Amino acid sequence: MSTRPVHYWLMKSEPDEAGIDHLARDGKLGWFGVRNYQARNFMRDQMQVGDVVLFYHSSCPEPGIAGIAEVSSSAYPDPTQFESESKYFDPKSSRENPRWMQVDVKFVKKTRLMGLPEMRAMPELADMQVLQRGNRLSITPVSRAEWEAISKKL
DNA sequence: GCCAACGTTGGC
DNA sequence: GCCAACGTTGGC
Repeated sequence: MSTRPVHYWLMKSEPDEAGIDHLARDGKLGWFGVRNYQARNFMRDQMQVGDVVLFYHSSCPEPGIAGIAEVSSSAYPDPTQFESESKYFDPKSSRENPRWMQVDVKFVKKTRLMGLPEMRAMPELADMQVLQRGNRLSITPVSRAEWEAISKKL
């Protein structure tokens, strides 16, 4: 039995950019492009290798949970912040003092799509952060109870 | 395409 | 440090 605490996360990705099928094909994905301090801090300060990730499709016809992934690296500087031709370029960041971090995530499995309306209808998820009004964070913590309620139905 | 909600920026 | 203006997210 592991003594390492495992955290659960929900991470949003646009399926046009990187959906669960991309991850299934490649096995692994660098989670670059996060440009929000709260989301960065979650990756930098709280994520650990082995943490469980609910892979969520956003900005698409059917938003919802589409699969499971696992954190496979600790946080390291996101290289796209230094690439002047990248849309994620940040002129205020430097290699000496990088502003943005990423983690790597590996494929665990594809699930049926648990859509947003279904999630909203589950009483166990009433307090889930991603479902709160006005939420825009691309990375949010998921409680163990929320994880259990969701995984039971996937 | 609309728009609510939120984060960031920059003038003062 | 305040806050208006602006940009972005993301569901619909």
